[in-house]
Amino acid sequence: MRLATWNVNSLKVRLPRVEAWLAEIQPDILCMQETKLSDDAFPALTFNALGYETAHNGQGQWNGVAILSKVGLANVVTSFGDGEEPDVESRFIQADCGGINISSIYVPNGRALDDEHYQYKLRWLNRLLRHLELTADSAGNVVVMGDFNIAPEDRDVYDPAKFEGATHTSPPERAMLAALAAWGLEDLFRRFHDEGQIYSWWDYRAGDFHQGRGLRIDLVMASRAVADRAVWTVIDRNARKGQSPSDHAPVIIDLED
DNA sequence: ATGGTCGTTGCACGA
Repeated sequence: MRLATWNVNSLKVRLPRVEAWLAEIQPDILCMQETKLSDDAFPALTFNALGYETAHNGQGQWNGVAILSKVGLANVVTSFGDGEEPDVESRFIQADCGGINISSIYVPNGRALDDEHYQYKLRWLNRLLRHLELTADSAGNVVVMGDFNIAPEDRDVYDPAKFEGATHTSPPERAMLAALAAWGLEDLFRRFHDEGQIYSWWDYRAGDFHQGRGLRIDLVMASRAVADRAVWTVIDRNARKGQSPSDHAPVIIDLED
């Protein structure tokens, strides 16, 4: 089974590239982030024609997350099960696909450490963890994948000094990743790659992609039962090249059946 | 050393 996650940065603009990529890579499950579409505008029929069932949580203009699946899609959840007020932004969708509890997430950016949005980011991550504690079984098949907007370690950052005092690398954010790991989720990329300077996002500006200035912030976090089935992973940086790319590259994981 | 680009929308802001 092939799983993938991709922050497409506007599915309206990116749909031709997403279609071509699906035809080439043939994932069984694709999680997307930043569709920037309302649910009405989500091109479900296009994906149905390619053999995918779909679920989308969108608000239009900003955010928006989706799951495509060729291996079944049931029990869709779009809000945290903590009994609190629903998130006002569309950043979370979860469904059961092919025997795996799949979540597609778009973690708030945070903007700056002294910005209110950074507190929202930390609260959001706490709510995600609480949701998993309340509704999922870490001994079962669980995958949380998407744009975490956190680089797990300094080797995931092109210039760690540049990010001192900034978001994406701060200790409280990394502590939330550690808390997710303590619950039972593993950063699957690191099971296969020890090297640094492998990134999943590059700023559009200043030729950052071609200069190798990026961050690894798109993660596939998997429970042990899923992780032990993983046989291969790659960040598909080819998808960041060429005409009208997203600023993120997809992450692909292959599981043995 | 600095700033640089996209996508939304509407003449600014988020990433």
